[in-house]
Amino acid sequence: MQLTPAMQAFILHWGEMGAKWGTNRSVAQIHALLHIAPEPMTADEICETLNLARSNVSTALKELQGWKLVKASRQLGDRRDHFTSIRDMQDLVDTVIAERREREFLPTIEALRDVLAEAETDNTPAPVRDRMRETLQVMEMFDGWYQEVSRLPRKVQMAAIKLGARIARFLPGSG
Amino acid sequence: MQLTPAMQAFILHWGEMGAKWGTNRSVAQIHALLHIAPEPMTADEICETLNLARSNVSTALKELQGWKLVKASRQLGDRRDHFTSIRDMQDLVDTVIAERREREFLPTIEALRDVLAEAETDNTPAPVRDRMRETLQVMEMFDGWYQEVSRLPRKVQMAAIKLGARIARFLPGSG
DNA sequence: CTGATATTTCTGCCTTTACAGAAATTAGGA
DNA sequence: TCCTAATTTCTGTAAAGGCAGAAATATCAG
Repeated sequence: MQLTPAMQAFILHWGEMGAKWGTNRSVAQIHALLHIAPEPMTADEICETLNLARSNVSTALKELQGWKLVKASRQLGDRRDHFTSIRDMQDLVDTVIAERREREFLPTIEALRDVLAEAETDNTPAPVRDRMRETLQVMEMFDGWYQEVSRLPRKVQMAAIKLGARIARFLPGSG
Repeated sequence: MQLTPAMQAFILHWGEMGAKWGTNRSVAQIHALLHIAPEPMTADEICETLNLARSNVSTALKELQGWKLVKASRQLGDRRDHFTSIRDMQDLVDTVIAERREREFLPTIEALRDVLAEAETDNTPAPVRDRMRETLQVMEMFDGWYQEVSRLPRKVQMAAIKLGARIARFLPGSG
């Protein structure tokens, strides 16, 4: 696959973003490439397009599949895997949020509950316990909100976003 | 400052979280400590509480101040800085979002606009251009929504969250 | 201005992470 | 079964990041 300068810039920038958000650069670059690629690509095509080692691409693709951002598919008469990224931007955002919640947010909430239980018995000062409890409560509040909003049909979500913005315009500022 | 086991667990976990989200471990640990500390702490107190090098603490505090998560204050008759974290959880969340938007999200949108402009002239395939444009549009949509919601008074935001959750409960699932 | 304390910047070591190439494994065709 | 292509796992090396201690700078009291 031939990369135009614009495509290169896109992939490079996406890679930097990824690095700032916890994934490594190659993973993010491969994701960027598949994100804009009109057709599924094989691992080898990705290799030569981005000048990455085959092994590296293999690992990255596995990670992307773990995040459910990329799927492998087969074509008749071809034994290679062909990889595609999620095509819909909304689905992409949803997936990232859902995955991060699952593997980072929920375990943190869980850990906080344990910490709080322990804090009852190890004479942690009361004000500290209170701060911890408040922290947990806010996280639980956000998670409850997320859980319910995520169940809504996509169209309702979009309508709510637009409505939210509209309401905001009519109210006095400062937030 | 004496750390109970619960406090240690809290700080350690917070540190790991931070590492997964792009800050380094020490920065996140210091933030966790200040987050639960009932009183402002000096750099030296932080040092010995967490067993970190003085220099390291200094750098981390500077970074935390850059993120506007921590403030330095002085006390009469004491020439040392005393550091406090944002005390309100909501403010904390707001600040993190606002800062990440400022230094990562907005620059990305900017870069995407440039990429799109370039894509017009360097014969990037039309489907690729379209994907890029869609990507930009979704990001702009979210940003617009954020900008307006963030202007709302805190109480209205909270009411909206609770309302959103309530509506969700009355609508059919899948989303 | 001098001395003492607080704080930041600089330097080098060490750990962690990323990656290319080699070896191993899996799957398909004859 | 054997051979070949595709893919993954293993291993050593290179690069990056984190951090302690040293040196430099700033701040204040006398």
